[in-house]
Amino acid sequence: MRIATWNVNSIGPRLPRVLDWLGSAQPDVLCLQELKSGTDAFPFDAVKELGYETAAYGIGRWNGVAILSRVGLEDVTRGLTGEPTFEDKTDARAIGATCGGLRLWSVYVPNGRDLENPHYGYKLAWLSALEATVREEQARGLPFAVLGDFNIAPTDADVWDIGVFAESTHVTEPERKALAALRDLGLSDVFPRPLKYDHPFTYWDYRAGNFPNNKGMRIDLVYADAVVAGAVTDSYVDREARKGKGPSDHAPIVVDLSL
DNA sequence: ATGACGGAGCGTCTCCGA
Repeated sequence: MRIATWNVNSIGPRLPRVLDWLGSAQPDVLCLQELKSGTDAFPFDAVKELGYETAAYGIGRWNGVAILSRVGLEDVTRGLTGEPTFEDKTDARAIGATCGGLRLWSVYVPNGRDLENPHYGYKLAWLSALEATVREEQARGLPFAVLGDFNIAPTDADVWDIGVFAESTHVTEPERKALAALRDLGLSDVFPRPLKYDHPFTYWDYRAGNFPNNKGMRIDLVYADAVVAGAVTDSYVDREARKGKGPSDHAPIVVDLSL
């Protein structure tokens, strides 16, 4: 079984690439983030032609998540338990479903913007709700994993130059402690292979030639329980999908499982 | 070439992303 996650930075302009990638990578399940579309605007028919059912959750211009599956898609849950709002609005940042006997979540953790911004507090509150949701979800007794854009670099090695990130979000102790809380629940970080260079970055800013210069970050993560993590036969960041004209600024992560 | 921001929306600019 092959599962994958990809922040596509808007499903509209990225649809041709997503369809091509589904055809070449052949994932059984693909978790998407940053749809930037409403639920109803998701291109359900186009992916169905490739054999995928879709559970989408979008509110329009910002955020939005989905799960595509060709191995079944049941018991869909939208949003977290006790999910906080930002400026009294609920974002579409988390969706869970049962696919091929696995309980999988696609998440898009809030950015945080900067340390003085209310969005940073929202990010930490959102991560607490994620922890509570994981705790509840584990009671289902199914093999479990959370995949997505966590907007956190777990270690200093997960950014190209930690000196650039002084006083920045994504690398702070409270954010990293939120990841540690997930590990305390029995989840582990499925560390992917890079296809080039020595570190598996998953995001490179569009600006300043960051991708060709490999100034990247590892902020897209797969957090899996012991059953799923123990079944991993391979995992890699598909940086080929970051190349060329009109890419997302994130690359997909592929995880192969022998369950 | 991997190649030097891009997406969305009441929109020729601003917000957002990380």
